[in-house]
Amino acid sequence: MTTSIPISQTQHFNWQECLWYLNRGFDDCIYQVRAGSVRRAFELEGQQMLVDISYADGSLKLQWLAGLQSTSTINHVHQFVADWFDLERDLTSFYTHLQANKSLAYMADNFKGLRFIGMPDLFESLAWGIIGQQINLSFAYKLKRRLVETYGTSLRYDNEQYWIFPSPANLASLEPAVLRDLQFSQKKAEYLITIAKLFADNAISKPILFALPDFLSRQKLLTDIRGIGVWTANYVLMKSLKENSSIPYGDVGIINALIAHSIISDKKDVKAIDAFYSEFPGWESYLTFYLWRSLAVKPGN
DNA sequence: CTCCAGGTATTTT
DNA sequence: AAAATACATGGA
Repeated sequence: MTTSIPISQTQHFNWQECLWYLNRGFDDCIYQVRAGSVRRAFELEGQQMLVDISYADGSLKLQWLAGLQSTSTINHVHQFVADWFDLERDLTSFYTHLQANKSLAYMADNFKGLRFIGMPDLFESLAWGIIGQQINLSFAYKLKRRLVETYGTSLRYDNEQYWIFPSPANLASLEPAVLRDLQFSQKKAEYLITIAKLFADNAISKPILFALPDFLSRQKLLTDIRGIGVWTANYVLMKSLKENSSIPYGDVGIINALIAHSIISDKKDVKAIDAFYSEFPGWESYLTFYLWRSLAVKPGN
């Protein structure tokens, strides 16, 4: 079976750019990029399913390779994919802002049509934020894969294995020692298990965060949790809750990108960073994402 | 061997 | 309030 998700503003949508970002040189175990499509497994209503996502004629095409579909699971996956690839956005204003900055104008051409790649699953997003703190990304992706392949579930299709991120309940009962064995630091092991318990107890969820009145109250709920500082909170708010103006302060990738573009010269110059971001009101998250994109080297770029 | 990684909590000035 | 330090370990 195939279902279809129409894309608004197709003049600012480039599927190959999105796929390239997904496959930019890191090994994310939670999806599989192929020629022209990406495959991802889901577990919904106790049922595993596998979906192949490709692009044609102004729409994303979802081919349901495994698992029975119901109206509710189709709706859930459609919403997930729309969030994942930020399909509702109109980027016209963002590109106008980029073009106004001499150092960044090239991005409006080179990265044209690249949508903000989100992380719709809040638990996965928080776990990934914790894992990624203060270690290089290659190692972070290895830790994620070990976690997923040890405590997640998977399905097999066409001789390939597709992994599903472990549920909070599966991690909530763990002892830190077993994550230490996967080479998590003691602190990260404790943070992750604590957060899994919060999810399992429904003390945190997307609806709970969305019910709060503003960005700062959502940020505070997150940073009150041990192991979540401003960087992780803002990262999650932009990757999972689609906050438009969230800046992961302290992010070494942002700092390196700004230095590489000669926008700042001192990594501690927070004022210069804020002044720079103030040129992009409402687009701070997108700008951050494009700065990260600029750090990845594309052959021929 | 040294320094740095998509930081955070804790301790010390 | 601001600055220094421990945490942990792979990669360059």
